Amino acid sequence: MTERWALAATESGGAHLVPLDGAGLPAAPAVTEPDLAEAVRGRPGVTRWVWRSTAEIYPRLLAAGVPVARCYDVEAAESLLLGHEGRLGEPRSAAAAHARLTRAPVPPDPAPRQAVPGSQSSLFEPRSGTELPFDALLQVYADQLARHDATARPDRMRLLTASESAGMLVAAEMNRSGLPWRADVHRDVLQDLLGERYAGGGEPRRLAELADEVSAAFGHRVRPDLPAEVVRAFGRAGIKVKSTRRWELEELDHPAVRPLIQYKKLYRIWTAHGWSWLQDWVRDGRFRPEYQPGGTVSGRWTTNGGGALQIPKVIRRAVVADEGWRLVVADADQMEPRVLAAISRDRGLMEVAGHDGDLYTALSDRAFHGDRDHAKIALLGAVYGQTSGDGLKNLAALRRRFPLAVAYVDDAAKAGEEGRLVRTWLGRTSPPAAGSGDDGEAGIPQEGDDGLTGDGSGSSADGGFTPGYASSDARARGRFTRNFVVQGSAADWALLLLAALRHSLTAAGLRAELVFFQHDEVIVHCPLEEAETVVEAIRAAGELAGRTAFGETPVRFPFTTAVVQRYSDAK
DNA sequence: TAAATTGGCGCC
DNA sequence: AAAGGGCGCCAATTTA
Repeated sequence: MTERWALAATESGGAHLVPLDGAGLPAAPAVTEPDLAEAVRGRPGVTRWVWRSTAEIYPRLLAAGVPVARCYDVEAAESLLLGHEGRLGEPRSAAAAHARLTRAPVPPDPAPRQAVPGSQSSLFEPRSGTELPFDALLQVYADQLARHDATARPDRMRLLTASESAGMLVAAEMNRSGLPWRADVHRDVLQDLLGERYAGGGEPRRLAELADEVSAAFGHRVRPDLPAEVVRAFGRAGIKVKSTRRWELEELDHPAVRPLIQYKKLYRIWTAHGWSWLQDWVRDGRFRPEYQPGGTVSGRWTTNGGGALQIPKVIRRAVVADEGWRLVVADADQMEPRVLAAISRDRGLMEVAGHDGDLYTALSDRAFHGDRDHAKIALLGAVYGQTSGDGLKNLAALRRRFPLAVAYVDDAAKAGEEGRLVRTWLGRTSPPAAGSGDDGEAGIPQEGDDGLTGDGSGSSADGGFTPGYASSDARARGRFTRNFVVQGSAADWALLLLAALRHSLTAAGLRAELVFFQHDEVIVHCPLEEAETVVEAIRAAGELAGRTAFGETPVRFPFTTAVVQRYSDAK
């Protein structure tokens, strides 16, 4: 028994509400009540709240202590549906959707709000130009249900929207809880790595010393953070370098190389996660990044400010559980090859991914004479579209043993080169190629296993699609779509994982909180005595996510899990 | 002068 | 072993 209600905030802090029937139409007259949070609190029987934007309404409910179990985020749905329809460039606000529905002029999306370091207040203020009347929201919702039905895989598309909406709830809750962060430990790490800060600002001591070492090695003043200057300096020393990327510098035999590389490493820490970052982003023992589910086209999350998804390993020492609490750090093992096995239904790869043990070892036992490194390089090369090197050499072996898996990504690459769209398993769709103003019907991609495995022994199983015809842009696009179907389907799975984990933590009545999510990794902050329960909940959520996303599959989705006081102790 | 791009590197 | 995919962030440089 599901009970679905639509909800919108009024300008005065109240709520418009209405129950909805199976077709998404009002099942009773709408009502207006004076207090948003009380309106929700007073209706515990509602199983899914339909609203315009989780990011704008849910923080207010959380602040009032009223979490909800499920929602339907109309603007998230609009974005996914537009993508599926090959219209990703069009405005995706609910107001724009309503304008399209009523053939009114379509308003452009408001500019994305800049992150405001340390400020939560911005989360409570609706952006101007995004409001729309309650009845307009209801029309958009009913239309969206019909558009889900019109997709090639309505069941998957509905699941995608539901899980994206769940991700929005998780993001709002994590924005609120924050990641436990010890500023004093962070400062100690910075002091150890970078030395003292000088009073007048500028580089800390260790960076200044390294810059001097670099200059001494060249025999004249060289600023290590200016690539052009470094390239010139090597030129004067008789060494030609095309760039100052680390892997290129490491090949060189010159006394400046060691301090240069060290400088770059520390400079990065200083500018991206140094004292000013700490000042901006850590308050009251918590780091509060602003997560943006679906921030990338493939469905991976991004954060708006704070660089939460790029916390350098050395800085993770500052992530420390509260007294008497622990961090449960869980990392999905070899997620992308497992996902490729599940979506391609390649028998050999499913067999390899059907165990909890190291996948690359199993892969190498089967096809690479026990050479794990070669097996890993070959597989990642296939997923990323490697164009040269050992990965390419070993691709032939991979293709022989796992033809459907390689055909799956090859077909996706071919689609991209030809300017067609591709979709993840649940239906998130790649953006149209730049400059292809009108994709029309030609842009409709292959669908799921029907299209991909059905002709898997065709164009691509004989060694790949025809190179030489595709421009370099087209090839780049092929690499993108090749990776998109795997990375994006992995993101599909990760969303379902989050949703399942969130529900089980709530259902078990734990004090545990999800506090971090990074593509294939979650951190749960919980009282010590809940840790083992949480570990099991994560394991179960991973398996449930696999079955929910991909149906019955032999593929397993195990985690490496650690119960630690500090994040840095997890690996 | 501000916005956009580039180079580099952190994470996955 | 080679330099493939996705991001965000910073500073410098180029463009409008």
